Amino acid sequence: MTVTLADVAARAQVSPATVSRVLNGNYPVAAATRERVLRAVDELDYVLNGPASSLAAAASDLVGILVNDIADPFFGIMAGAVQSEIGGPGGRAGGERLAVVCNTGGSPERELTYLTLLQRQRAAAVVITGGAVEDAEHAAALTAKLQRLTDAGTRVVLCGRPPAPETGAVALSFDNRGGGRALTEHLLALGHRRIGYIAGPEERTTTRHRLEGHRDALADTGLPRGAELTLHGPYDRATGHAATVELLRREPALTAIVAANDTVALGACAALREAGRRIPDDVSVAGFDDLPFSVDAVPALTTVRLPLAEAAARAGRIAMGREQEPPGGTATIHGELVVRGSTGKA
Amino acid sequence: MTVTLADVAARAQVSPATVSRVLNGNYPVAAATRERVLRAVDELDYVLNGPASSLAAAASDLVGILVNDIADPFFGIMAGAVQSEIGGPGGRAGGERLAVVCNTGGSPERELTYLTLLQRQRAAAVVITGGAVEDAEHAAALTAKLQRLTDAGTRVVLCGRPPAPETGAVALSFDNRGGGRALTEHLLALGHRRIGYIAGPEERTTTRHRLEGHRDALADTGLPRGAELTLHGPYDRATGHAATVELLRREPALTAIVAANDTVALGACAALREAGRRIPDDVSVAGFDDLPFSVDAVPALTTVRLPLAEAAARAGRIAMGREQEPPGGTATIHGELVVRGSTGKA
DNA sequence: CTGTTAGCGCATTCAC
DNA sequence: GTGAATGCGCTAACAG
Repeated sequence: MTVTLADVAARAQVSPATVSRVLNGNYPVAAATRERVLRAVDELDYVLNGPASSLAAAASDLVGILVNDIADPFFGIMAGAVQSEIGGPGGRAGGERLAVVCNTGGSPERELTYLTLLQRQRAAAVVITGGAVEDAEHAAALTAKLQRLTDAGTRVVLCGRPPAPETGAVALSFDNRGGGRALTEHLLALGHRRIGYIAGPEERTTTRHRLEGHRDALADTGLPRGAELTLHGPYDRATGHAATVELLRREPALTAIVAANDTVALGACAALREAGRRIPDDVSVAGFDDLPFSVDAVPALTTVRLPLAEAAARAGRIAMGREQEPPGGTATIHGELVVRGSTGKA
Repeated sequence: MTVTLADVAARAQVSPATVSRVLNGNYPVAAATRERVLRAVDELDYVLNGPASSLAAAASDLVGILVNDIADPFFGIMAGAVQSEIGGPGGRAGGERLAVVCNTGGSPERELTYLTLLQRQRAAAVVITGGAVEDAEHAAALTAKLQRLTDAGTRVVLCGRPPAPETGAVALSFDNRGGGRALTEHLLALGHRRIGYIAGPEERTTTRHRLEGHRDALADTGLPRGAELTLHGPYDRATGHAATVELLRREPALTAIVAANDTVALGACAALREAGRRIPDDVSVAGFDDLPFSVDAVPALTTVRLPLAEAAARAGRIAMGREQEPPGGTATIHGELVVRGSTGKA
């Protein structure tokens, strides 16, 4: 029914092995022979059977990219950057790798499921983006899974999450703590003393680190840590909106709000406008990540720029073995405070 | 080295065939035996070999999702929705399918490459999102490729692009033309007569249809089609910004701008503000898609809401065979005009 | 540089 | 309900 490598071999009057060698290009073949084979491939419209190839070679060209939420530009940008480094030539068969993005939805279970699926496919590499869930049980399961993946020869790179010691996984982590600190220091320097904080979902590394940076800055100034002015929620505008309403209720004299990320900050801005508060005259707002739309917000958002695309591209290159791992298998990537119109004097 | 099905069989004291049957669940097995096998799987930490399984079964659990730009929320939302319908149980082995998102970057070549890669993997289904490039040569190649995929038993669903006749692919297309028309009619009704149009990239179905809708509306009113007030560019804010500057140069008396999508509209708004034009008092602005951030723009964007998530979810279900195909294999999905603060009287 | 041989790990006939 | 045998399509040693 379907055309196989043997059919191509017959048509080109060579052995199957030769066809395989031509296709994989990892072996010397006479130019004339190669020509003949390629012509036969073309004429028969032959497409290599991936599963068979992977089975025989005990390796595949699949590269997995795990993201928490594919609809969030934060992850979209990283996924695109990783993929652009991977899609090119360099694979075993035909010089093409299949870079696949898997959407975990932030669920630890789905994260593990996808890793199993990738393990099952004998993926060449896996890049895991975004923060991790801080649950002891899940952490243990994840560690074990990563261990097994690296043992099986799959290269694992974490991008935007803390290192996973003892697993053989490379980690490029963001300095969320430093960024959070810089943001709050900026607000403190502007004279703000009553600062609301809208944190990300609980039990996640990213959330915790950004929040810790915020509290570190407050502590340095001798201010109370302001736990009562901290709310948690998903990284979406609805969270920013609802949390802002609640913060204003708890502390009407609020002069600044720091949001978990830019999307949340946008929701906060909307709620403030609805409440009749001017930004930044009445209340300053700051985000995190510097997503593309942030510069177009009105007023433009003060935020911490994370080099998402650059970091992800690097993760992709490391996953492909085209760039050396950082010393110790770990590197920290720093953000940059970007001051715009949404923050002003208290 | 790695644990195989035979190892599991030995440990459970059954034949490899029985283990296979337990794992695939497509065959009656005594409860006690199943228990024993599952325990052995657990104890040995066995993971099915995907390539071997796919080779033997001549089918795989891979489902591909093609997107033009994964960093664009338009595609992120659709990809997430498709994936949520696919990730669940229902696959052959272990009840899990691997839904993979492939980023074509809008390049026809990469689109074909990814399709070949998925064909090579014997993908169970493929969902292609977003508009198509309107190039005769590419169209022919694509048609042939889709034909071959469907012939090989891969279900192909197009979501957000026109039908591909004779290929066996199901199409859920957006009524971009109707949406574009509604938007411009809205502006005309507000009294606007000098309307700039910032279109998407040239040679794409989505771009053309939205633009045609715009021109249809103009023609109905007896206005010139305003080709000289139409500019093209990628779906990003930079395009919106640059095009607006140029439009204002060509026609300072402009009172409205229609953008290819919301992201472009945001860039247009930024340029207008920089030029000292108030929105909508001096110039009205409209977008397309109703992406999540559009409601938070200042002023909030008038746009055409496309039910991206719903449509993509439906495409996913059809790809999985969990929902019947629309009659004739084709359905048109209509957008909805959403009037907000960014448009007003001329 | 090319052909021959022997599996890769599993699903699926058939028997029992 | 279960076991034994066969082959999926390809790659990777070996020879030559």
